[in-house]
Amino acid sequence: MPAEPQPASPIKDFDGFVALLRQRRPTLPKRLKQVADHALAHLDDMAFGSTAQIAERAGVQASTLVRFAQALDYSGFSEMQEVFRSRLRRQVVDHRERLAALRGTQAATGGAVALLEGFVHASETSLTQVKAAIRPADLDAAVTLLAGARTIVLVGARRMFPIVSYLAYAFGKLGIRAVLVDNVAGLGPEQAAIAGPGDVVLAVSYAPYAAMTVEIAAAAHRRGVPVLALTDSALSPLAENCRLWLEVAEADYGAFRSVAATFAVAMTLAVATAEKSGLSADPDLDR
Amino acid sequence: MPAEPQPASPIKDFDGFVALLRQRRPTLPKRLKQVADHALAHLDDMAFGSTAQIAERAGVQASTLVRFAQALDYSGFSEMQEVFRSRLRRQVVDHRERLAALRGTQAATGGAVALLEGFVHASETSLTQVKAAIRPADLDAAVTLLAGARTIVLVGARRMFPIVSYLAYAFGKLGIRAVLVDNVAGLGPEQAAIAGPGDVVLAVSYAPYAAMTVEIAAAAHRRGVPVLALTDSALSPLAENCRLWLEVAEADYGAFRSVAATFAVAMTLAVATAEKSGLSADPDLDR
DNA sequence: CGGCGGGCGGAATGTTTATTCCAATCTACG
DNA sequence: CGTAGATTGGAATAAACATTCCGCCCGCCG
Repeated sequence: MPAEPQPASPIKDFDGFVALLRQRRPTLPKRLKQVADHALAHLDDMAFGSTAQIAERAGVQASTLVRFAQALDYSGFSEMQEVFRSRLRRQVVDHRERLAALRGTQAATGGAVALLEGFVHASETSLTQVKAAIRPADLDAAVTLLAGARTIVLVGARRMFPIVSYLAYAFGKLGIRAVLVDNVAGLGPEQAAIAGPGDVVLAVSYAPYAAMTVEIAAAAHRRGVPVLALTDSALSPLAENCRLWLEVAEADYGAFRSVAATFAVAMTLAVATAEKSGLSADPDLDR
Repeated sequence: MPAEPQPASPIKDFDGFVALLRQRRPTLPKRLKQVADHALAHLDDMAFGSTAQIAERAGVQASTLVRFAQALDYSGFSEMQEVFRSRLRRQVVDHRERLAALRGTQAATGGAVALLEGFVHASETSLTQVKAAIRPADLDAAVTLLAGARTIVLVGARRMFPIVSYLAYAFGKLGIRAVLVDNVAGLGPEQAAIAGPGDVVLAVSYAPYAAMTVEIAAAAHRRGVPVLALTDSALSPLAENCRLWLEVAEADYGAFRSVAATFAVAMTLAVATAEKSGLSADPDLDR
């Protein structure tokens, strides 16, 4: 063979890798076949292990692993391992890579389109994640809580005010009693004070947590009002002062974080609550 | 140090780790808190990254990561990283099980998860469309228009109020003069009347078009104030009364329409305008 | 039967890794 | 305002790492 059979085709996605492996396996020498079989049978070993560990478990030499990767057109073991890792990663990787790529195109296009792609991609990432991360039991518990409320009091400020103002709109359309704490005239705490034990406070806040939201939620929780929180991590001050909380992770692009996943969850809560309450929505209420 | 403060309790499961972190966080020094926040926000970074990579992304020194792990009773970074990795290992198996479990619970739970998937899907569709449908030249023209404005007046009502309230937040953070027409006390038209020829009115409305938004936009247009519209079709009343309009198509699920694409466009406008104006954003303004 | 070449194991290599250490800096309290 | 302790950044270090290299082995064809 005078020239390289494969000049350069380092397959990045896992499915493509499996396909390539199936195709090449027959022509592979004994030890390399052995590695191939081990790889497909121990996927996360391949993702997390080092050459030494994997080699021992597969019953081969560490150098064989490198040869295996190179036989599949990768530059080395590490590059191949990335395929196994990307499979486990929650899409955040290629978010980073794209971000870097975007920086390049930005200059040429004037930047606005590149920014749009960045925000779109951050939103897509967030949506993918929320599907996997939401625990159905928690979601159902949240809906049950809301459906049992006499009045739902909506609290959110700054970045999250859009979410609660949307919820106020949606609940209104769906015929569910909800009041929006909009903090007009600085009366936020007073607006929220109408919440009693038969009501539910729905508080939304992500880092950095708006003081007003945290205080109102904490006060309600202290008074024995059920508080349902939408927040971004277990460390959130909201998570400590509530009856139940839903965790929604949003991806960010540049200095701005997506709100797509939070909106999807908010819409779900609104509609599911309406269904549970047995109220039928105005048929063409949102067109 | 004569005796270990903690004899040995290296927490192995991820949920336990989060709980521990939540408990210890208040007593942690600044940099370690920073690591804690980054860790929870970038879980797979923690699982796959090396100390050098993670440290850079978290804005700390590699040694700080080791100290962080040790502050949480691990022998070092590597031991702690195993927690993040084991979580992903589980997830692989989990994923199949969960999917099967979902199918089962769906009927029983009344379908909250199914609703979520529906809304997520509608959002994803909208995002895909907007990437293809937006014309870069229009987007750039919109940014140029906004960047030249003395003050940006934001108009949107009902379903679109979340968009403009978000824009008010974003522009504020970016140091761009913008006022939100929130129609408090029914003063919407008066609030919008401050807009003069050097300003720009940014109006957002989708069918069925809110009367207030349409009227304010038309009035401004008549007065010679540049109006930039975000709307859903060429037939929109907004499209007739403006200097420039961007078309954004949103998919709907059930009676509710996604807002994901509109949000992505709104964020783009905000950041691109800031960049064009030559103002640098507060580096960690939205975290 | 003998030589040739791909395949392989294992040591050698240079790089990257986690970790430790110490000096500089900051913080809090007197 | 000053000092003791905690906190931090950054260089130093040693272990682990992926990778390369070399020589041996084994099977195939002449």
